[in-house]
Amino acid sequence: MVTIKDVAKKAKVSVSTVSRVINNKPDVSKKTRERVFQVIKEINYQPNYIARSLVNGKTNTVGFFYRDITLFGITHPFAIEVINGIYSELYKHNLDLTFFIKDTKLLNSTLSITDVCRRKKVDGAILVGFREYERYTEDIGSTSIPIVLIDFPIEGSRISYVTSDNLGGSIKAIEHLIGLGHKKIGFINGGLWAHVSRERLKGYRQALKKHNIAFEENLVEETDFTPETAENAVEKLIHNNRDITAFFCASDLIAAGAIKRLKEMGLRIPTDISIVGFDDIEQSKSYRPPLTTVQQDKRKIGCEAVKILVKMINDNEYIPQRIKLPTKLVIRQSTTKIKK
Amino acid sequence: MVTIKDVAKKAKVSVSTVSRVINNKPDVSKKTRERVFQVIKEINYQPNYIARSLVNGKTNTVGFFYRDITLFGITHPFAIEVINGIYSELYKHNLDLTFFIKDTKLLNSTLSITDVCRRKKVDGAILVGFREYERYTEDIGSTSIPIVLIDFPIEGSRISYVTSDNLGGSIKAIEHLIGLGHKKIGFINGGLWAHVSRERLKGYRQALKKHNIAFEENLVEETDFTPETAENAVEKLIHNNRDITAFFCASDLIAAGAIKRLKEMGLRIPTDISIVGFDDIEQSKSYRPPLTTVQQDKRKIGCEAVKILVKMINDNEYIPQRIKLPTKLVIRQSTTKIKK
DNA sequence: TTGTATGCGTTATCAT
DNA sequence: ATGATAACGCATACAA
Repeated sequence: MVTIKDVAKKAKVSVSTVSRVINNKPDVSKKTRERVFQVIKEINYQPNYIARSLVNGKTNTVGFFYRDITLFGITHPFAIEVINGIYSELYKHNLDLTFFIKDTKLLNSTLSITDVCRRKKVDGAILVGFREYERYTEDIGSTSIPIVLIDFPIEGSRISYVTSDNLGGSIKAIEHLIGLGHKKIGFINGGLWAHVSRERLKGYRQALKKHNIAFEENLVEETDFTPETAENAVEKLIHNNRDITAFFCASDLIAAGAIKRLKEMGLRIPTDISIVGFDDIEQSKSYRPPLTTVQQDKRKIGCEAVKILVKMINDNEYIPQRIKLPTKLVIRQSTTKIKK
Repeated sequence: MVTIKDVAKKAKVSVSTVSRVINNKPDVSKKTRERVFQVIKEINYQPNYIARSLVNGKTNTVGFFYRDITLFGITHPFAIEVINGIYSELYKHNLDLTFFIKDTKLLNSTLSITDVCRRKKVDGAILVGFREYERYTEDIGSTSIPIVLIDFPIEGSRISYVTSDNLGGSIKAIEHLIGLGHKKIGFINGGLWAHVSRERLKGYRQALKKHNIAFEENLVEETDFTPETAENAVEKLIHNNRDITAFFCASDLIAAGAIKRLKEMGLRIPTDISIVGFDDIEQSKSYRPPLTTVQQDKRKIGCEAVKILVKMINDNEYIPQRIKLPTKLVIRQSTTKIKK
């Protein structure tokens, strides 16, 4: 390995001078600077970032922790978009991204996320897909390494939190449906372990209440966010409530499952049943029919997370943020006025 | 920061003893071992991997380099699947993954990929989306850090190469079409800068030749793999060759663009025009009509890349591999017998 | 402007 | 079985 010593020797200067040159310090004569650069090029020296990190305590690396429920890796369009947002922003700050995927196989690991952060010495971390109460995150509140949580809230002096306005988004969805004359609105939610699910449920209830529609327990089903579980949920809801005219689905993937099963049951969308999704993933445009859905700015979630994280990294006193990004109802063809 | 010294002090042993304990070395008495572990737990010590890496020269990290053409990040389904394959395998070997995305904005950077690898001291690297001849990769042949290339071949004593059998896949696609009676088969290729495109073109030509169909220059168009450019390509081909009855598309995304435009032009698929894609991305099942396509095992590409990389990392003498994974024709509803 | 010396946290070598 | 010490490659405080 070619080190700074080799450069120093060949350029006939001290190691510290070389260090000054590669770090663009001012106090070095033009002549030696050029000579050093010349040697660097000649022997193709590349500074060892590991050694550098050990000295200055920074790795210029951000850890990305993903809670993989599916065991298939990062497949959910939401997560992929968020990651791309994260990356595009990280890029501007010249930070690297290291992936740490936690899944159930790892449950025997005794390491919490903060443990991993401390070991690997990442400058900060972004978490996606975790829950408030689980071993990975149980000690997270006291982290000294800055962390940004996406879509689930934990308090801490070094923890920020970015999410969408899930409550408001749900209200928009339900009011859209109510505006079209729907009163019996089924709700196919994600798992209640997810904070977003609880928020969306809250929105569903609030909207109904505002319009004087009674909340009915048996109009709501939980899923694990996959199309597969959604299929069963929608069938169950239909069976128990023959007069349902619309469904609000807590994600587009859930909507995909619901649509599939409804079609199999001979129901037409939106003629017989209106459907609203959540997320506005790329594919939902191409659903048959194209999906009316609540749009989240997934990329922006990633960008904002990084922006905040960078501020936290650079300023120990930076006050943690709790950010709710606005959502927007995108009306396509899966919803229509109720049949008389 | 709590270091090994703190543990040593509190446990009243030397630093070396602590080191032995945390590395599970045998030569330490059960008693002290337990005492040390006790202290470690008490003060929540986590070993500093950076320091460790500096000593033993290994980071347990693999670099992932992605050539982003779109500037939208990693959005291509092919790449996403490959990454998930990479990850699932890396996981077994307890290696971390660090992302380095190169795009055109970075073209002013003077750093090649091997430079970055040497700086960051990754144990190995996997490259996706690059070309044989560009500055990022121009010095790659002489890398001492093991590298696995996906989908483009460069020789080197520390370079392996994983790809699909693109040539064979194309032949299967074309022969399927020929078997259905098609003779005028348009080919919407990706960019010829990509090795896979050249292979697929080769397959197209070979298959035609084998069946005594003359190759026609103006039946072939290049795209940049996006649906958008594919739309124009397909229109141009149709305009110049009214008698085309089928298209072979070098990717499913290209097929998506082609289908879209053909429909807009009033052509029915497969009644008027048959379409074969390449890749078999998840969505192609849901195309209208579901796409007949050449399936690549994208996840396996990622897995194999890692397996080989790990071997290269652990054995300096390991002979680089050139692997071609088999492809498979998946027949769905976008192809049919030619109209009389 | 340049060089010397020290330390970052760890592992490994050599003693004891 | 345990401890002292050097070394990894670099940045930096201090000296010159």
